[in-house]
Amino acid sequence: MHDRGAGHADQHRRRRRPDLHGRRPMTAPAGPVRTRFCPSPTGLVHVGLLRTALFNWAHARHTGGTFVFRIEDTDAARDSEESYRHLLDCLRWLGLDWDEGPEVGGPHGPYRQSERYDVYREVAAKLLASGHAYESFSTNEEVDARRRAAGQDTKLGYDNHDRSLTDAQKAAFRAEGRDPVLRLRMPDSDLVWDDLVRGEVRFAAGSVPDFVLVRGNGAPLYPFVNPVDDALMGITDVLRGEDLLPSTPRQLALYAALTDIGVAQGTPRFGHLPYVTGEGSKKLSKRDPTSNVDVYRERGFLPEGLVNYLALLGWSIAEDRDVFSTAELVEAFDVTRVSANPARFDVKKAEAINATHLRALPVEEFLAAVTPYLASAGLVTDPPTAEQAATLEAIAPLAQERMIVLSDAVGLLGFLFTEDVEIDPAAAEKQLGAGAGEVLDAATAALHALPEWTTAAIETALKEALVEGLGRKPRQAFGPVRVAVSGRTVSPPLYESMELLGRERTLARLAAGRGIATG
RNA sequence: GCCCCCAUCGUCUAGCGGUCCAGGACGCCGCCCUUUCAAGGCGGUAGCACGGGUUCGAACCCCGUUGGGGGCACCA
Repeated sequence: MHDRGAGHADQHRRRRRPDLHGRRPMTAPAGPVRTRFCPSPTGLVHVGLLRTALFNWAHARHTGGTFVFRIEDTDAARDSEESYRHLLDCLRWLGLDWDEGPEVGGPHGPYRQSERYDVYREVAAKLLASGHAYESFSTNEEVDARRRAAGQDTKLGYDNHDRSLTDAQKAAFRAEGRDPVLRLRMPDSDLVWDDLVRGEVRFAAGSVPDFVLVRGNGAPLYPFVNPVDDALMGITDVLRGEDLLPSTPRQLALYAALTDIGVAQGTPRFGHLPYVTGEGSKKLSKRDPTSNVDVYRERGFLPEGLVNYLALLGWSIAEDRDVFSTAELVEAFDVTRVSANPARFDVKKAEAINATHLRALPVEEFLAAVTPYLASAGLVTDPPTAEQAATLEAIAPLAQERMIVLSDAVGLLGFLFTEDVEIDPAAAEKQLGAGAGEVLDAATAALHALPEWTTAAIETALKEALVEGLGRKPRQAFGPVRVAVSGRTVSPPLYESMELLGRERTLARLAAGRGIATG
């Protein structure tokens, strides 16, 4: 269905610029697209992280490729099993299924880095043996001292001082009890790539020092294990956050070395996705309440609604359209059309998009989705009684178009499932002031002896009594009644609500409202 | 300090040299509909950061400035 093959040639039409000088050291792997999402299981799941997952997933699905999920749990101090579980749960909730990864398996496992140390050790040994990497004994203090002695800023970092140590020098350091780190020898050419979202990016030769692959204690580091795993897992397209852009030249160099020793088949394409920011233009931090996906999930965002909004952060489906299904996203997604500028997460717009999806839901699906919210608020039993189910079924279509998120149902429909409403003070202030008593009295009188308790009969009786009888505008006539009955200024349509509520409870509430009314 | 990225309404974006006195969406405002609110319909508000080039022609290409962001670890 999404049989576009891996046709990237056309995707580059707008980003590729002529590159006459720098040579392009990378050859993208041939064959179908393989993308990956590789978070560390630390702390909460952040909407920006999910946007990255979404784009990788959408790119794989659009091209008929493979989406790999890998867990980067090499930091035992910060990683947690709980966070790991949560990550899987979030992806599943959003419908981002993975073809290879945890709990699914695949030919390139294991998919948790904590289970792959032997692999890294072996690759590191090959890199050392082939001369692409070397042992380095300098301490940070020694590097800084040399920089200062040369009149340079210590921020420049390691100075490639240990590149050609003799065996005797190494032995001497070892004799001092030093454990060497393993560093990659950086090439002396410019490091250039054609970024899928930004076009050509270039780092000048010599601007990136030889970096550490493996610590003195033997622990492999992220800049090493990440490309190694990508290479071993056959990843062709790396879509990741803009924050990783400055580490790309190092990865390019690593890939060249890995390709040379037969570990990699080439260098993947890179696409650096713009930041998702919060208020102001600060980077969305995990502490920012708008960043936590759980908040949206608990409020009752629909997975499709959130996916739709997340996709809008840096991408657009068409000039005059921004509501679409996940299937439509997959059909249309094109990484090279992702915008390079940072996008602010706008809760209001996210809500508007979600509300549109909510309204578009078939009533049965809406009912199924909303019931758990009412149950956990204690308004209905789980499962609902026959009577509750009947009420729900009647009110669902009327409630649906008045809600933004599923949890809105608790406030909107609560009055139907309790004996006494709690009247919202602001609503009382607005509608139960001067003149409300007269309205409530007239409504009570009209409804008290109504022969038939139906929506139509209630409507006729109330209009007669309030609009014609009291000569009030509908606006003034029904406001107090609505607040007395539902407790709020916003509710499902009034007559239907009253019918569902029943005569007894309706009259009781009019009386209670009368007690509060000041005039 | 050095390196890199980014720059269209308040916000997210469309724009790929002429079809743009810049289109859509959210928000906001107004009107209509109406049984309050919402939804829906209609209308309005508001933007190419600045300066130089290139070109017959620039939101779009180039350079610079300014502004914003990020990175410079034996974290990920």
